[in-house]
Amino acid sequence: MPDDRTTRAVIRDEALRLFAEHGPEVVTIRQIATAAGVSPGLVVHHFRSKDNLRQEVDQYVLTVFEGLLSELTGDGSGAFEGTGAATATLGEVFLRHLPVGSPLPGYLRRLLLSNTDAGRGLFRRLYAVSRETLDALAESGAASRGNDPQVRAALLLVNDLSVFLLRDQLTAVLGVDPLSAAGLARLGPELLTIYAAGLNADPPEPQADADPPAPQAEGGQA
Amino acid sequence: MPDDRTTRAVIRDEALRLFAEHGPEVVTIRQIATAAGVSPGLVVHHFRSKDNLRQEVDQYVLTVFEGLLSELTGDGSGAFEGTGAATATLGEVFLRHLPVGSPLPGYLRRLLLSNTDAGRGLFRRLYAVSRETLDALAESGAASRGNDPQVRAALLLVNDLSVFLLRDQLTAVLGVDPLSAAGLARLGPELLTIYAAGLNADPPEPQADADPPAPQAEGGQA
DNA sequence: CAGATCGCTGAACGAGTGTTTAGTCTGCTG
DNA sequence: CAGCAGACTAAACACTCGTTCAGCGATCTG
Repeated sequence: MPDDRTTRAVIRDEALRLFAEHGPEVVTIRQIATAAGVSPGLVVHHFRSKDNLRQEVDQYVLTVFEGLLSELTGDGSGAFEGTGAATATLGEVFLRHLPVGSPLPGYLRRLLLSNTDAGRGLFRRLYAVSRETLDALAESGAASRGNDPQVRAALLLVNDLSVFLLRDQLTAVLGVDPLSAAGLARLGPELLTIYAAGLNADPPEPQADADPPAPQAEGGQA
Repeated sequence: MPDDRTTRAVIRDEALRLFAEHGPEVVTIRQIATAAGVSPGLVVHHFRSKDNLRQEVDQYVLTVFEGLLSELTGDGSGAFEGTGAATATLGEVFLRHLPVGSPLPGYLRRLLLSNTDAGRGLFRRLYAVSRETLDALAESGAASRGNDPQVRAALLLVNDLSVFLLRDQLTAVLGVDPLSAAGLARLGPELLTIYAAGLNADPPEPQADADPPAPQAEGGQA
């Protein structure tokens, strides 16, 4: 049994993959049909139009992503667990729950940057999560809300998202995918160091230029 | 004197504006021609093809941007001047040297995310600047290189770029354009606070420099 | 078993694409 | 003045796009 998905689901998945990789405007119905091994007419038969297919894939991706997101807000464990703050956690969620070559991060990237209602809604949702997370951190004493909590939450969010928007470029210059296990292991500690004590804190270990060193660094000062 | 640019320059500028706003794949030669007030044939007459026009606009934007960038590396004044670290400075450069509605930030955004050689080259260039800036900060004692200077420079860079990639979304949730004077005045101090002492530092007394923090308000709009 | 339904294909249609071509107008130069 | 080069337009080209449509074959259903 090679594939137990319905043909409709196969088309949806291939559209998702191609949309994530090249952008919905560039991908044609014929490309989707070829990738799914069906005729172009069948794509329109199952989904009424290309635009409707796109909206359906949007909704599907948002539903899946909401499921992943529930882990962030669901469990009562501290948001600082593991490596980073709320920032690194998004990458961790992806790494833990998605297969390695999943097109979902790429699709969410397009969505966030797409100037559509779906993209704006997604960002608002993430911003709300970021604000809640910052509040929780402040409640537990793990972090301060800062002078301008709205701005602080936004900065923490976009810093997290940037790793994810510029994934390919970071992979090129660092030599490691920031959304892989190795990438998170390398980026997480450095980010935690900055969040813990700012840029002025002394590195605990002798500094070498390119090395994946020990995580912990402490020593708060102004 | 209505316009002293050559028709060729007008076409280039309109293409730049439309490419920045909608993306080069979506924009048609006829749209560019209409915006420039000429016939579609003339666009091809001046630039050999649409792809060649796109490359020429790429090159033009990169040249202009390199001019802006030279201010960052050119003057010997501390990179920490004004509000933020190397991160906020990119936004300041845009604000200082570009007219308010300039399409250049939008075009650079597309370029950075475009999966082209030009985009990858641009990111490598910015990464090199970020590394140099971090080195300079470390030399002057204003910041530490951290345990992994490559990663630290990359994180500072992408954090700066994120404000810029997610400009519209941030404007939506914060109610202020982060690349405007008001936006920089609001984001800069918060970012500086984090970079100075991390997330745990107590909020200092209201800044004498930039005025309005928004302490506890919910759902900020203006 | 007749008939309706559904998944599915192949071919076609109209619209829009980038590009080409023929030709007009204007200004410069021998 | 003749002619020529360049800016510029209108029309057409070949092509691809999203979408429509008639029909085929299998699977239910009464």
